[in-house]
Amino acid sequence: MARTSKTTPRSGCPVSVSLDLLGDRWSLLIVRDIMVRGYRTFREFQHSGEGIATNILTDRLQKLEDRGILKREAAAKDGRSTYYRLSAKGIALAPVLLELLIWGANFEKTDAPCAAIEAMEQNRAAVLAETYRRWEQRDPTPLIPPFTARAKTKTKPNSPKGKSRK
Amino acid sequence: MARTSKTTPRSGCPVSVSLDLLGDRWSLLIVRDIMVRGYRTFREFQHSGEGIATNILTDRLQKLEDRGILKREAAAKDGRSTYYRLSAKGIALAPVLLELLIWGANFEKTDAPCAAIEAMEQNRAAVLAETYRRWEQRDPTPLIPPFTARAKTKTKPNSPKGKSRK
DNA sequence: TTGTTAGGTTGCGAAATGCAAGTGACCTGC
DNA sequence: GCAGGTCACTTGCATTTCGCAACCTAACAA
Repeated sequence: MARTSKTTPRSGCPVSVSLDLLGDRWSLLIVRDIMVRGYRTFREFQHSGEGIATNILTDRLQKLEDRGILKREAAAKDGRSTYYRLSAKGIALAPVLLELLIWGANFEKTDAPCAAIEAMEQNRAAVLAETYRRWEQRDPTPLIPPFTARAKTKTKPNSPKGKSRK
Repeated sequence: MARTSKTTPRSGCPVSVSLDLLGDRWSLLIVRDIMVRGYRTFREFQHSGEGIATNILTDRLQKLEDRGILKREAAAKDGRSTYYRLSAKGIALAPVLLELLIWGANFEKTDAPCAAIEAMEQNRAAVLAETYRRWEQRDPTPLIPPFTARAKTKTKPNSPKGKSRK
């Protein structure tokens, strides 16, 4: 249903076009899960802590694939599993997500440790560089642990390696 | 209706929190209209070219105000008019909108002239500085003319003044 | 006074969403 | 080789939201 997106043309403004693709409460969260947390499977998205319904998840994964933001590939080991991976177009959303994260952390109550946010804000280029590196090398270790699990792995939440090539 | 937002708590991730506030197809477009085009009134948003319905527009303006992203002030001259203005929290969305604009222009077909986008991409800090200046000084001249009106004012769409204070 | 403009409300059908339950292909243990 | 679990969906259904048009009221304008 609604698989072939409505493609409401609206205007040709790039912001408007971007919001046609990503303007809902779930799409960018899925991109975040892949990009930042290293999630790859349906199950991981489903249990990522936000409580997305499975039919919505199916729909969003399909739409994101249709729009060229992510690709699916068969898992090597388990015939049931599908791995979702960002395309170049998908990883290019990293700056958008980073700014959204910084804004949310600065103006709303979140579980993000202030120090980590400030480190990111001071070092945007390094965070992005590390994100791209992880994507290129298919490094699945989480860039940032889920903020909800604040009791654990709080020792060293982030602090980008200072290889700033701004 | 639904004025007091549902406040689905979901997770404490800043991205998730941001999307709870802005994750729909209209909210950020209104912010864009104010920030970039210098729109201030209900009527201007209504006719901004995207075709938002008046009930949705009313709802989004109310929610954006409730969430502290914009403020309303009475127009001096016309007792009927209300001016909507961004708060500090609202203008802080400038980097998010800029990245969204750049992403959309790079990966989707839009009406944005490539040269202007490239200029912005090369000069993010200057674009943001100019945006903040306009906000502080209540300068209502459009930063960028609407991309739909490409036939007109195409002479000098942008090109940020090079006062880059990166 | 009559008409017009600005900023909304209201009603209603269509679409999207949330939730629970079910399905079938695939793996694992015995 | 079969019971049972896992994975990625599908389906049904109630609720919510959206889109569209019409209507409304206060503030101007003549």
